[in-house]
Amino acid sequence: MNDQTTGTEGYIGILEEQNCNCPGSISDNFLQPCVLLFLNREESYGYALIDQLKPFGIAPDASVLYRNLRKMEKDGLVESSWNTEGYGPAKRVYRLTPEGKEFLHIWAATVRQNRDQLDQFLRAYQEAFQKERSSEVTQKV
Amino acid sequence: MNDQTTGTEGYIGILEEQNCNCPGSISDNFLQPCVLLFLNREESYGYALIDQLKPFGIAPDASVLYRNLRKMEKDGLVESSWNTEGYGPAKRVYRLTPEGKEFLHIWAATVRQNRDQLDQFLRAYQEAFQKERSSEVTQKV
DNA sequence: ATTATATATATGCATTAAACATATAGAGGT
DNA sequence: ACCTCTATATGTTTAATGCATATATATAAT
Repeated sequence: MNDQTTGTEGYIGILEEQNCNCPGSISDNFLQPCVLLFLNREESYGYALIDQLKPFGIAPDASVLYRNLRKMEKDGLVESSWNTEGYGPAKRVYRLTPEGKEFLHIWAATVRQNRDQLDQFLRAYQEAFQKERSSEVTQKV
Repeated sequence: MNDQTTGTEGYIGILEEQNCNCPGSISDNFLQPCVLLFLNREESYGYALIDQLKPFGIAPDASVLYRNLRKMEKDGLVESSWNTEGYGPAKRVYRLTPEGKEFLHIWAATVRQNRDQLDQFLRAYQEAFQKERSSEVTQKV
């Protein structure tokens, strides 16, 4: 995660732009990786994503999602075009860019770090409070 | 997590104060549960906690930690007193309150939710990118 | 004695993101 | 014509972070 000057230029600029000192911070925006992962599967647009992201366990406020999408486009992670077909007003349809795909892999590594961090906390918590009934212990950490 | 009117009054007020709509948001401050869990083990003070929290995988900025400690005290999760003994200037030593202990349990449930959410993301990510060498798959998800 | 350094807490300030409300507008139904 | 659903966008408030800086004490060094 530290800035290696090994060719991969694009997203490093973004990391610095987000003033990332890369501790794999738990407070990092989880919305972005979810959007990137979904767009990797199929292109979509803001209003639809609000529902489509529910399987990821998040239900972002519309304004938050829209602003994130615009920011990600500004950062080159996604690109958009208008789709006037179909029902209702025009949709700004987003697609993943190659840079966005690369960034998704970086995000995944961060998410994995965060997951490990939470696991570590939960183990310490469990050790501190040994009041669990023996059945629960083995099943659900 | 939904507001059950089942007697437990104290921390519910805090939840509302932190304008918590309880989606188990991933962006929730991870520093607080770590501090609470550590203080459950032994009392400590800000400057020492900076190092003592490292095993939890976090290295908070001093100002952030101090302000969080004061906020948690204002919320009744911890209480403090001055300790003038020992080396250097006086230390504001924090102890966990009964309310803080209750809140730690709530925090743990939220952390568990977040962990599961990240796991869910990682499974979807892994499914999307099946480039893994068979050894890594079974070992580290 | 004076100076420097490590310890310890606290505050000021700029930046950023979230949450909530609100604005705008097209398309289809009544 | 009017309403509703769909769809995007923006304004504003609030809160937290990160960085710099201020302040003060105790010990070590000169």
